[in-house]
Amino acid sequence: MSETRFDDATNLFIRRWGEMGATWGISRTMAEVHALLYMASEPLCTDDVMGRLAISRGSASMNLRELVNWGLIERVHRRGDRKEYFEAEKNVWQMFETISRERRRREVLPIMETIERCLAMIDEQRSGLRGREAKDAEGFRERFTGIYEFCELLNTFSQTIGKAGKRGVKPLLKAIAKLVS
Amino acid sequence: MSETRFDDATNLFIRRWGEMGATWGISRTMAEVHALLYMASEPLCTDDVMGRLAISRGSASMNLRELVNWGLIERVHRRGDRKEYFEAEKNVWQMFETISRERRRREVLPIMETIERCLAMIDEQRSGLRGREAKDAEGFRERFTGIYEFCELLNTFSQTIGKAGKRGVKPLLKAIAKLVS
DNA sequence: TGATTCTTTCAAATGTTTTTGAAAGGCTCG
DNA sequence: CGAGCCTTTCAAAAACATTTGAAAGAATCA
Repeated sequence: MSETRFDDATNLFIRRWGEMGATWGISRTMAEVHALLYMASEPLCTDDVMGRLAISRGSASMNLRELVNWGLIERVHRRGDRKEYFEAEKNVWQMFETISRERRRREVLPIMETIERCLAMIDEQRSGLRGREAKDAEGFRERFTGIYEFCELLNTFSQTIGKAGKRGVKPLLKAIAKLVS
Repeated sequence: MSETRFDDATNLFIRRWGEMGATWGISRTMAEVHALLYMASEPLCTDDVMGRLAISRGSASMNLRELVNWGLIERVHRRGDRKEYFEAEKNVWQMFETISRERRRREVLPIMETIERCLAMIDEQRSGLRGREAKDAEGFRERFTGIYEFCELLNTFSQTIGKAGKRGVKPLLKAIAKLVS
């Protein structure tokens, strides 16, 4: 099956990346397609993907499209060739920026919007309360704002780390270590 | 069904947290149980959870156990009561620390271990190569180490942010902003 | 235009995960 | 110890997600 140690290594990585994807809410196949393209030294076409991962044309097509939607791979056209090829983003920091921007849009912002509504509901009732009930209201507010503030931190992180890139990481780690110590 | 705006808000949040969990590789029900306990102002027993979320005894039991395994909730005993109660960690920063430690152990470390093996495979073959093949080998190394370094960053982050806690967040954000600008 | 090549779609099939509920297993108290 | 209460387990069922492949749809070429 595999001819070189390069292929062995790539296959091993593809399998592991697929398993991980599954625990991160990404289908195993989609993660495998991504790993394959990330490791490929040149763009691959649908048939390459089908052959290498032993999946159907439909599955290859859908997973490739989804990866394009996420912005993790791009379509590439070659002169004198009707086929479409696909190429993965190879810069891990850029990749992280892309993923976290998408997740922010799809997952973090909806949570924040929900919490804003929850806080409004609580405040609606809060003014009339005294004693124990007022205390409860305060507890609710605290727990909601706890999540909210955490979401804000995630936002700031993802916006900045991607931009900082690999160059900025080491000084960043130093800064963090300093704050923690 | 719900009697107060507090309940309305909590239900809204539970639903949303459940949906999010699903996209993060956590079953919707488990995320809902977690949200319920996070918002509850006092520990709840299995029957409370079953009733509030309309799930079976078996499902409640398994999801509660899994949350205990993750370290996100704890068993609580009350004098003069045979029932077991459950209480969620309410400190969001502590929660983050717990989740990221677990995910590091279960997901990041295995990936790093795999990549170490992949790099070893490449090096095994690399010394005998010249020209184009040597260049390819270098490309493989770069792509593997790109992921590896990113994993290292994740490790450092999760280890430190949880410890820094809410107090450390604002200065941390400032430090990041400075590096990026 | 018509033939050819490649891509997308989608309903049915398959595979996977989650839930259920009844039975078995443990504690605790009197 | 035995009865009562509570928790856990697990096989079967249901719900959910993914894959397939054939057919329809585009794009390109001569």
